Amino acid sequence: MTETTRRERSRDETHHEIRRVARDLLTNQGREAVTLRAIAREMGITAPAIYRYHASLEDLIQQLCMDICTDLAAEMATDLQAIPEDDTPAQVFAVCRGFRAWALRHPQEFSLVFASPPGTGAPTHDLNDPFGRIFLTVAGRVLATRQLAMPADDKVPPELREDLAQFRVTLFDTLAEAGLDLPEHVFPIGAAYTMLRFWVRLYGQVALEVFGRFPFAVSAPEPLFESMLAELAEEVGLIS
Amino acid sequence: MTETTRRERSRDETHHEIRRVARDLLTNQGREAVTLRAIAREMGITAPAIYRYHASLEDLIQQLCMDICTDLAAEMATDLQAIPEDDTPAQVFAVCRGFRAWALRHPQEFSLVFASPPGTGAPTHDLNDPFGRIFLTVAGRVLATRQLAMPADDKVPPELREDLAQFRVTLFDTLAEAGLDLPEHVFPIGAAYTMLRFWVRLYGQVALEVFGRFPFAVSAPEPLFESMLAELAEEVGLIS
DNA sequence: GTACGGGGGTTAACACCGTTCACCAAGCAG
DNA sequence: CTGCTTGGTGAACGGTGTTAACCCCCGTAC
Repeated sequence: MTETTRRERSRDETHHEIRRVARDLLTNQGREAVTLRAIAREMGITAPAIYRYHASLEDLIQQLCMDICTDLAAEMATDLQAIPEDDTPAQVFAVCRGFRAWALRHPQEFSLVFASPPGTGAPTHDLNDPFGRIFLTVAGRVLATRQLAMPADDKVPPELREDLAQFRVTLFDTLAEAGLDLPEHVFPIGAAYTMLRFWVRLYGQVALEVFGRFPFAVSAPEPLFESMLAELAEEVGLIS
Repeated sequence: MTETTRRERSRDETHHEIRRVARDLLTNQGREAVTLRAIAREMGITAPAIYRYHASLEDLIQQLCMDICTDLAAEMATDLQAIPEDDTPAQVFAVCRGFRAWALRHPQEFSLVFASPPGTGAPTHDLNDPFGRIFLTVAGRVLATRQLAMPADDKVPPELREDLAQFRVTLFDTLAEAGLDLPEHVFPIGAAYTMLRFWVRLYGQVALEVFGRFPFAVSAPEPLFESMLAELAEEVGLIS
């Protein structure tokens, strides 16, 4: 049913190539090098032609962010496939290590997608982006299969409960789409709070490493990360 | 002794104004608006004149980063003065809250100084920058006055010990300059490791809030921060 | 088969940008 | 006063995003 006239196919291909070239420029020469004219030059066309595909450079950058998220998610999904379905702790480790490895390999992309001030390029995180879904899916599997350490619901600051409850709904929806039906009791808001703390530490560790903002020169960043990860896993009860 | 000819005074003033104007542009219109021509326009001069003061735009941006660090440090130092010298836990809280409040008030500056990919503007952190010194000084005061929770030295991953030992030296030097002589025994490398973890969580929390990258919409970010801070304080033994 | 409309491309142009160069005027040293 | 340094100017080069006018060819309708 894919009604692809020659024209449509050509258009899709060009559209795709624009983003591919933009991506190359970003990874190899940094954010500043992502330029309509540079992209056009690389493609053998002229800059105004790109306006047939994107309303502006900023629009193109946003599309780029989504592509990046998609690729990151795909990469992590591949990593996950190598891991037994029922070994949920290993899946968590894989996702965390995969995220770090990706961020270190693609600092420009990481910076653009995960560390850009609001209003600059990257759109606000939906958690509907593919990357967020990977995280949520793995989290859901863990909750479904293991007893995690989490604070009692009444220990969670009351001002946060509403947001956390909403987060819970989002996660249930995401998991339902992924075909995973979770019994409600395994996911109290204390669990949502724990996931939040987990993300804060993972993100902080990765971002500081990518940006070189540790309080001293770290000559062995990988052991540091592994140490943090092990500690984190123990804290949330992943290692029994 | 200040041999200030008319010329020198004028030069200093211009130099200062350039950075002030650049700073205004950064805070009010974002990184992209910091432009030699825009600065010159605002000052009523022409763009090439700025080259008498800075070798390039990038050079100017780096100076800007240092100014930002200095101002941030000054702000936090002011906050600290309102707190009793011997109430070190309160000093830690003040610094953390001050850092968050500053970051939220100045997202562009935060992004530039604390979340820029290496090679882009911001110089690598020395911990000799004024901001780092504030943090270290407060940490030193805490170590001098309280018994912190920290892992035993032999629990610290061996690959990290050398870096942490180096960090320890840096901290001793910084404190000595600040007139604080610390007995060595209060600062094992386990303490350095704890400080590192502390910074990871504080940074992660603040950066995620500034960049809006929490996994869900947080309608009450302040309680979330306070909750994290309280937890952190308890973990490191600040709250006995 | 042919007319036509629209989509993908072009060129030219405008307003910015960083940076360099030649030049100039004023301040200071001798 | 002379001359050198210093801080400024204007013009220019190559780069940028973006718009406007134009053009041609593909796909469709008749």
